[in-house]
Parts: sequence; structure tokens; C-alpha cells
Amino acid sequence: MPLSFDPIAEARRNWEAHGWGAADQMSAATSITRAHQILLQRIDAALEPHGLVFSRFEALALLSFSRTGSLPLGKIGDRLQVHPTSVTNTIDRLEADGLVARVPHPTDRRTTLAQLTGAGRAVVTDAAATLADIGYGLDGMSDLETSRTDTALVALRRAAGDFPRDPPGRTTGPH
Amino acid sequence: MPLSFDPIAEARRNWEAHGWGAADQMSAATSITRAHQILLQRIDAALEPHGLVFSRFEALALLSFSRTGSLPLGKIGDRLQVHPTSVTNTIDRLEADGLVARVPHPTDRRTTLAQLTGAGRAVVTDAAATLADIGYGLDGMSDLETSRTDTALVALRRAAGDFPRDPPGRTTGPH
DNA sequence: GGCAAATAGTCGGAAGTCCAAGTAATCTTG
DNA sequence: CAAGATTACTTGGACTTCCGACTATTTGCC
Repeated sequence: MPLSFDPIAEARRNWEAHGWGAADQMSAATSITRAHQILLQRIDAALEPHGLVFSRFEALALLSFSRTGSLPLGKIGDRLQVHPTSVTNTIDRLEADGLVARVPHPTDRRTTLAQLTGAGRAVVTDAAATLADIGYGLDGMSDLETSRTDTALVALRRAAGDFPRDPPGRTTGPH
Repeated sequence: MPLSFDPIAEARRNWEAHGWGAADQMSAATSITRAHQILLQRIDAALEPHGLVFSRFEALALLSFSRTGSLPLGKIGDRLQVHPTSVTNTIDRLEADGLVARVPHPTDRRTTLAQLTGAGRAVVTDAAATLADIGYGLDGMSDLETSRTDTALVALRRAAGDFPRDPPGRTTGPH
């Protein structure tokens, strides 16, 4: 029994009727929350036959792009922008499924590397194809809407401090 | 130590370099996930002095717009688009804090109503003002970017079956 | 060198979400 | 009107995420 009206549009009307302010922002923020829920459901459903969920897929993808197929857990957390404990949990699962292995860092004994296994590389390749097939859950959005959303969220993420504002110069580190 | 580059843009380059496909969709989907995380952090931090989190605020706001300040739990779940179990949990918390009370439905004994208390109404009004002050966490996005995001996500939500495609006619039920 | 500070990862606990299943009440239908 | 289907809500369990605290190791500085 889906609703016969858009509940967020209805909320916006109530916001305006009660003079609560920032109705446009409320609508967009609530929509992003709901969109996240929809995407996660669609993506996780598509990944379920591969034995993955989105967060585990992201970790595998990141590893598969690295030269050696391995990265320190901390670096994974930085790139995926999740808490260190979440990385521990994610890698625990992947290791239990034989998709990665924990190996000690050659020189820094504090550090643990997650190393992609052959099975892990096969799974992530298949899963990536599956996700491309479903358009990463964005069915219903045009290419223009997708790119506009992406652009708008770049601004949000930059303002939140995810990365600095110097896009062109590739000077990642001091030179 | 924030990254010195946009990790999602980096992921997109890797996607393209490896021919994984749907790089635009991957980027947008990942951005929505990250945006949700940012918004939830900002919003919950702003609500923390009020003793609320976003999901509880949403439930209070919904109740405050109803004629009697009360709604069946099931209707709350429909409007907020969350699982019945989550509604039970949310109302449990609000009830423990004295912001709502569970009261039996006058005619249907299966149904429980959540009834806003005086304290609940006071809190939700204050909290709404706080959230308006912080622009619902969207700091960094222009008005145009906000409205474009909102429009794009309406399409996604409609395609996901959240509501039908007849916006103008207000014919909610059969007539 | 050696001690304080920073860094890397893990554990325990709290919170939120969902699913599956269960209870209770109402509706439907023959 | 009685059995079966449906609806409303709750319970128990699994999962994910975060925070605070902890151990181990490395780095910085006098």
C-alpha cells in the first residue's frame, strides 16, 4: 500500500503552513535520507547473490585498484570515510569469507594490511558488473539529474571538509 | 587529517580506467551515501541539546501537524517510510522521555495512537527552529543546487514506488 | 637514549534499522 | 456466523555504525 501522495511534499506544505522555515532545505535533506535508503536496498539486493553488501563491495573495489591488492586498514577507512571500527568489522567479514587476508605490514608493526585474495578479486569483478547493470540503483533519474545531483553533493562534501578546494593541481603532497 | 583529494572523484577515475561502467551512477550513488552521513551527523549534533535524533524529531513533527496531535503508529511508519519495528523503537524512546504517550484507539483495539504531550510540542518547536538555523545541514550547497537535488530525488523516489505520478489532482482516495 | 605524544588497530557497548515470527483484533466470505 | 485472511503492533535476533577506552608501536624532542 504505497501512499497516494509524496510524503515529503506534504511535509513541505506543513512546514510552510506553520512558518517553520528552511522548507527547501528540509525537503532536500529528507529526500537525501530517503534516497540513501532506496539505493542501499537496491544495491544490497543486487549484491546479495555475490554474498556482499555495499560497504564490503566498496572495500574490495578499493583494494582491487591498488598496485599490490593490499592496503593498510587505516587508509581504507580514510578513503571510504568510515570509522576505524567499521573497517575492522568490514574486513572481519571479508576475511571470514576468504575474500581478503590480514597480513602484517613489512616495516611498521602497528599496521595491518588487508590483502585481496584471488576469490576476492573474482567476486568484486562480478559484483561491479552487476551494479553497473542496475545503474547503481539510480533507476528513475535521468543522466542530467544524476550529474546535477553529483555536482551539488560535491559542494556539500567539500564544505564538510572531505577534501580541500584545489581540484586542478594534482599536487597531492608537498613537492 | 582530511584527504587532499576527493575520494569519490578518484574512485570514478579508477572505474573508468578499469572499464567497470556506469561511473557516473557510481559517483552519484556514493555521493548520496556520503551526503546522508554528513547530514545525519550535522543534524543529530544540532538536535543533541534537545535530547532528540533526526528520526525522533521527524515523528514529533508529524504528530504536531495532525489535528489531534496523535496518529496510529502504522500511519507514522507509512509517512516516514520506515519499518514498523523502527516506529515501535522510536515511540518507545519518545515515550520514555515523556514527549509522547501511547493511547488506545477509540474504536479499533488493534491500533495504538501516539499522542503528543505538551512537553513534546514544546521540544519539537524549539528543535525545528534549531534545524532551520543550520539549514538542515546543507551548508555548502547553493539554493539552486539544493532545489536541483530535490527535483532529481523526486524522480528517484517516484520510480521507487514511494508515490504515484499524479501530482496535480488532489484525489487522494476513490471518489 | 628515553619519555611524552601521536598513530594503528581492536574490543565492548549503545543506537538504529531491518527481517521473521508471534499475538491480538478485525474483516471477508461462504 | 464461523473459519481464514488481513491488519496492527511487538518481540527477538542479526547487522551496521559510531564512540570511548585500551594495547602496542612508532615518532618527536630535550
